[in-house]
Amino acid sequence: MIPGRMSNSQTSAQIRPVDRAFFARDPRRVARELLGKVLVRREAVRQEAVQPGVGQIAGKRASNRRLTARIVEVEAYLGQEDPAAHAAAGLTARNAVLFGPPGHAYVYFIYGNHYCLNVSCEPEGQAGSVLFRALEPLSGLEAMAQARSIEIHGPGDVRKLTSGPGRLAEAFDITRARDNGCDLTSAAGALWLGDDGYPAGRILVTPRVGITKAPDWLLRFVLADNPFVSGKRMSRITAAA
DNA sequence: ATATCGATTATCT
DNA sequence: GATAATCGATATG
Repeated sequence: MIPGRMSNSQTSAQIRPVDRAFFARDPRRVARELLGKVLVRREAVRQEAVQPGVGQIAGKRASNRRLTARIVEVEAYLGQEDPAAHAAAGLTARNAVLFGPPGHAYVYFIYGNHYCLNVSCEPEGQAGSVLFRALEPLSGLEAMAQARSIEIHGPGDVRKLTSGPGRLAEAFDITRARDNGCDLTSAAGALWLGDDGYPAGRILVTPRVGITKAPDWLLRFVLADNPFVSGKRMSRITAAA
């Protein structure tokens, strides 16, 4: 069971894929305009093994197969002229997707523990990208919780699903083997980016998180006042008694 | 409430 | 051999 969450987003019925031209631009522009858009996992990979007790009805494993979440925090990486970018040293086997056509998933593994998701930007040959740092879950929260191996006991716990680049990748079952190089502009794909008409509202710009090179460049973009932005919260969400 | 630290591996020097 | 676009657990005020 997942209790009601503090949300300022509505789930719209219609989500249309973002087209490739959107990504064929400067990553700073793409990052800004991706705020408020939606990340979609077409079908949750894991399936609930519901074992109903005697006389009980099987659980709701068939519903909520599609995962959706609103993009609330991103960072821009500028390609070879950005010391903090994976593309800084040029083309390698690991970062090849960054140099390919725009709108494709670049997934990398970090700290021996976590995957992180980017989308390639700029025309082919230029290696700009946008890193996804936090999402606001909209649908499929049960499957996300299962993928994250956590239980949701209150609104504050919902934040732990997708608030952070490693967390959101785990919630969406994103791995390098499965998703690196995938086209994110097609709703027929396993993972894609969509627009449901949500107005982004006020945007804050800050330095990027967790890097040692070019630490003061202002390339992190967040939705102001959105509780799902990563990092520590000054005031906790007051759960209803 | 903030601070520190260990986990664990692909990638690069 | 060192480091990394992180997270969660533990310790402490």
